[in-house]
Amino acid sequence: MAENKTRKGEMARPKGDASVTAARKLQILQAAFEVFSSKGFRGGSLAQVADLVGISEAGVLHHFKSKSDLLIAVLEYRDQITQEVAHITDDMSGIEFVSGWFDLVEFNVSHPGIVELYCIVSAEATAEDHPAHEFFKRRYEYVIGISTKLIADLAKRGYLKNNLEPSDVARSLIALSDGLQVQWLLDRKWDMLEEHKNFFRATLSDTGISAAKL
Amino acid sequence: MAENKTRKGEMARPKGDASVTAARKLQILQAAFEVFSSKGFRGGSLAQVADLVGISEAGVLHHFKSKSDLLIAVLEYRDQITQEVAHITDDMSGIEFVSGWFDLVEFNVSHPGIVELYCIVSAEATAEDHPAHEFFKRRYEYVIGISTKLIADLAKRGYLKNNLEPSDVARSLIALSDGLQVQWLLDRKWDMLEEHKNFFRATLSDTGISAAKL
DNA sequence: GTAAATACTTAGTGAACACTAAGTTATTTT
DNA sequence: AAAATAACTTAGTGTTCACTAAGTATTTAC
Repeated sequence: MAENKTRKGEMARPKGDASVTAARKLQILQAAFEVFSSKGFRGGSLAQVADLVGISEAGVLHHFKSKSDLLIAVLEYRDQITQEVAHITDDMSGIEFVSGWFDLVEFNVSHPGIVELYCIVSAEATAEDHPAHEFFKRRYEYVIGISTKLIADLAKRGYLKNNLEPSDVARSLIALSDGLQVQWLLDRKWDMLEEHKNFFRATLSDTGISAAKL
Repeated sequence: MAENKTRKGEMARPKGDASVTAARKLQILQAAFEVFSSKGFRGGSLAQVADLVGISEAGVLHHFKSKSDLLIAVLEYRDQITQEVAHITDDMSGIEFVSGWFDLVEFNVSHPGIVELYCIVSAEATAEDHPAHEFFKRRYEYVIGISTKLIADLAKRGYLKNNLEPSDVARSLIALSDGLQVQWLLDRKWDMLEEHKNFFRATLSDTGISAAKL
């Protein structure tokens, strides 16, 4: 299988050729993404990852020193992709946040792997001894924090309906989004974006809705 | 198979009787509940279940013929418990549904294992080759169906805000509930019941809210 | 009393698992 | 040219896994 590669100078790599190393690491990251998103961390194996890349298990472990390390790297890689799609930052406006959120939902609908990874691993990670437990605790804290801030901006402009608490709205938005994703993975014959829009229609005042072109 | 043994009141029995068998099966079910709710199906093992019961692995397999069978039995057992707490049926009123939902949330808050099991296993089961995949597809279909019907009853009485579609409200309610549970498993220092009430406050008209004593 | 059944047990099987040790090859650094 | 190093490899470790086969003790049906 890997015979032809060992013959000629494809296999061993120069010391310090960072770009080649980075490319291989990316390959492994993408393979691990596929494995963990369909089987979860506990259900996926290094052998499956290695097979997808076309190298040995030990080859994978040369680049990531344990399965747990690989998981964390995959999660960070996923966050990086998401950040590039909906570049949500705490200095944007509430209205920009809403439209960024819609961009994210649309991206997710066309990239189910992104949804699967998060869905499966975040659920596994509710167990305290899971290697991604702390990652997800921090992540939820961060996401709720930034969302609260941006929803508070909507409130300040009078766009929030009847004195809703921004932190409650943030928590609900994230919960709704996560929950819709599980349902969508089991049955994709409905419009996830529309359901998200309904949330904002129920939450934003008329002026807020027109500002968000909802 | 059961042709000539269904004779009269009793057939051949072990030491003890039918109630002893049922009790042991229940013991196994409860042990499996603990294991699967903390580790998931893929992460949990029959050895862990057997240890909790205090018998051998083969002893467990005498009562449930495979690990997958045991999982399904545990999920059905969980549903049975839930059904006893919030006896939601399709002939109750929309208002009774709302209060039944709150009962369920309160029960869940005091029984985290119930929440964990669903949270972990439903996420795993989004994979098509998971033994509970069909179980959860059917389950979501059923739950959305019955919720839609009861929310339609609220709509008929004029309790739903601005022409919201009952099926959308049902889907959102279930998604919100599932998503809040994940967050709650990672951080339990906030009021899950209150967040659910906020949902109905945003969804029901004033008359609906007063009818539901919200 | 005997046959049948239950409720287990011990002892395995083969596969998969994460991870390690040691070696090979190609390249870069000095 | 030598040493160091990157990027792998094969081979193996000890463990755990779901599940099976065969046996034992006990109870009930007849």
